Parts: sequence; C-alpha cells; structure tokens
Amino acid sequence: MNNGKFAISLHILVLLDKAKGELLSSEYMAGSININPVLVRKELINLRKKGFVASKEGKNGGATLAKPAEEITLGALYESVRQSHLLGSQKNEPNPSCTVGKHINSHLNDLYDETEQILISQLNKQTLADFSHRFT
Amino acid sequence: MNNGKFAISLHILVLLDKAKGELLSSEYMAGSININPVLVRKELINLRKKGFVASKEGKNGGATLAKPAEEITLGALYESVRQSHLLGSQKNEPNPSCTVGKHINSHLNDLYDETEQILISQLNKQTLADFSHRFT
DNA sequence: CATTCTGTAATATTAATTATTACAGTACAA
DNA sequence: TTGTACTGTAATAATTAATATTACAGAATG
Repeated sequence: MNNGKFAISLHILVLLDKAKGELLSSEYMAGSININPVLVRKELINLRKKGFVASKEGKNGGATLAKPAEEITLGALYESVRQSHLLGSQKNEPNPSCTVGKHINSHLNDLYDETEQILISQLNKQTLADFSHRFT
Repeated sequence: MNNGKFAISLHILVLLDKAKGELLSSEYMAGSININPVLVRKELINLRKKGFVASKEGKNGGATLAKPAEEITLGALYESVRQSHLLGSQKNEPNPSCTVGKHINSHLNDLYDETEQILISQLNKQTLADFSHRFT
C-alpha cells in the first residue's frame, strides 16, 4: 500500500504527544527518527492538513498536536497517509480481450476496498494516546 | 507491504481456475495480464512452492491448479506473496538515545502484526473459487 | 537586524520493481 | 532422433518509486 510514511507520521505524533504541548522542531524530530528534516516537514504538511498538528513558524517555532491524542485514531492516520491501494497497485493494464483481464481490475478494487475497510476499522480501535502509552 | 505480486498471482490463479485443468502457458497468461512471461514464471515458482499450482515442462507444457479453488483462500495467497510488512517497512533506524526512537520499531511491529492478522483472517473468508465466481 | 525556525521547490541519490535477453533442459511428436 | 514448444532460471537492463540533499524565501523572536 504505502511506504514508510505511516511509521514516520506515527513517530512524529508520538514525539509530539510526549512533548506535552511544547513545540518540537523538525530538526529535533528528524534526529529521533533518523531521517532528513525536510521529510519531517513534508509529513507535517499532511498531518497539518488533516488537523492533527499545528505548526508555528519563525524562531522558536515548531510543531505540536492540534487535538488531544485521544481523538486521533490510528485508522484516521492510516487514511491520511495512504496513497495507493493496500494489496497492490492497479497499474497493470490487463488485456481487455480476455474475460479475466477485462474485469480483474474492478474485482481487485472491490476486494481491496472491502479489505481495507476492515483494516481501518481495526486500526480505529486504537488512538494515538493508546499507542503512545505503550512507551513507558 | 507487498507489490503487484498479489494482483499478478491472483490473476494467474483465476485464469487457471477458468481453464478447468487445461494447461496454460506462461506466455498465454502473460498476454492476459499484460506483463512479461518471465514474471509469470517467477510467480509460478512461488505458487508451486506453496502447492497452489503444478507445472509441466516441455512441449504442450504449462501450469494448472494443484488443488481445488475452494481450498485456496485469499489469505493464504496473501501470506504466500507477502514479503515485507503491511503498513511500512521497518528499515528506519531511529535514534536509540531517544526513548521513543529506541522502542518505536518494536511497538510498530507489534501493531503491524496485530493488524495483519485481522487482514489475513478477513481475506481467509474468501476462496479463489469465490473470487473467480465474480467473473461471469 | 541577526538568528532560528518553517515552507517549499528543485534536484540528486538510492532502492525497489519490472522488463528483457539468453540459454540449458524437458517433453512431445513427426 | 531431431525440430519444436515449452519451463526454469540466471544475469542484466530499464524504469519507477522512495528518500535524501541543497537551497532559499519568508515568518517570528529577541
């Protein structure tokens, strides 16, 4: 489905939760995740768009959670980072002169959608707060 | 998690199911999927190893299902093509001097494992026969 | 107004996926 | 017994996706 974005985003959110409202810089978070700060800022764009975090520009700026960790479900996070389909991308262009080839993509998409819904509802059972509490 | 392998493998299996025991060549299947025949043969290696298909070499050779489509669940197929983790690969090496960085990978793996189990059991509700019947 | 941040674009690097070429070996069938 | 049509598999190339880097304008602080 997706890439390391879910892991990176969740890592960011846990750090912000642990920071208890204190602003964290992208550089600091990048140091914990061990990736480039620009990648953190890019993920923040997305997280901000979804209303999970807020940023403050300028000196002593940084990011913080924009809503309580109890109100951010992992399913919502999954949906926010998901870009392609769960079980495989529908980039194949099967032969339309073959009955199977002609319909496989729509059947695959149905299957993926059904399955993804289950996955999301499973992830929705857990909030950022729950996940964050796994850390001592 | 994984790539287009799930889609390719499922496409192959549906073709074989529809062929009702008749041997299909990798070239023929590649034509329906619209990919290179070598990729089909590579997927067949895996499907054979899992006991889903059998191949016959030589002239007029090809592949066929090795067990009834009713006995191949999509969950088993998923497990057979899965190679990396569902929600993202654990290739990050977070900073171990940070509490969050130090433990995030093991917590992520726990989460992924839990979630993947749900996904597999969901996919297990459907067999190749069920999926194949979606095609007229 | 120097400093420390964010936001964002542009580009480079690396890794993963997919495709291609090549050929040995197997089975059939004339 | 030999040509043909396949599989099996390795080696390599090409393409695409993911990640990293560099660069710099603009915002807020002190």
